[in-house]
Amino acid sequence: MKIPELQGHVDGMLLAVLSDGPLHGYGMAEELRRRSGGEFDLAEGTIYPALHRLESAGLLTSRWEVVGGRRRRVYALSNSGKAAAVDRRTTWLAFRCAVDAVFGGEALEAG
Amino acid sequence: MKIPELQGHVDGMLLAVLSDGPLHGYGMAEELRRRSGGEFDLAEGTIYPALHRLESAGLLTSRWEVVGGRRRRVYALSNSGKAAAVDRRTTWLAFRCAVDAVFGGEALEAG
DNA sequence: TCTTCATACCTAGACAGTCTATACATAAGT
DNA sequence: ACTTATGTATAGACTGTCTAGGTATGAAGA
Repeated sequence: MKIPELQGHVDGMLLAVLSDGPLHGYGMAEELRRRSGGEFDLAEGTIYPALHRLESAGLLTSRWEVVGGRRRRVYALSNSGKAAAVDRRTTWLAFRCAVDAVFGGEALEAG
Repeated sequence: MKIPELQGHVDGMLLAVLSDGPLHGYGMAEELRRRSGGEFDLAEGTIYPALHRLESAGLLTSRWEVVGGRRRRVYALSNSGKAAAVDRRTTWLAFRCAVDAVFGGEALEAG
């Protein structure tokens, strides 16, 4: 999939991944790739700025970790991040519903 | 709904609307608003450039029409536009499926 | 008559977020 | 030594939506 249509959905998906527990950026990229069946293979230039944005917005907190001699920045949801994660899922559902309605009814169960 | 997440989906939705027959830009905006239950209220600065893009790409053809003293530009799908409309729907389905998978399984039937 | 609203199109520039390309660094395998 | 995988980061390009402004007609109401 070519990915400009990701616009506006990346943040929500990152929050969704972090809802299952703290993780570092590289790990989130892997998890996104895994969950989406390879569909979403985020560029580094996408994921790191997104995480910084989210942290600036107070939705994430981070701490440095060293594992096997390599350092990682591990992110976790703040309280407002948890709320945002729920909110983003709701937004996605509404968006999905609206787009489905535009594309028309019948053939959509095939998704 | 705030609409940056529309990015990349507008073209497909316009093609979807035109799959039901020729229509002019203003009418498409109305139809999009109607089908989406008011969710998608496209700015004119969004819809007209999008239509021009689509026509430049050879997916649409247009002709001027005068109705009640007002002129309209009526768009219709070209042959490649029809193919693109099908393709875009398929792309949307794949995208939807992938995002759903990222957001996690259970609660998604609620959409 | 004048104003306002709905219809109808258009565009320049702002803006936001993704992508490309590059850089740095460690560990493990060949 | 070299490559691959892990891991983070940023500048600048790019794309597409949004803001805000413009043009124009017709109908309704003050």
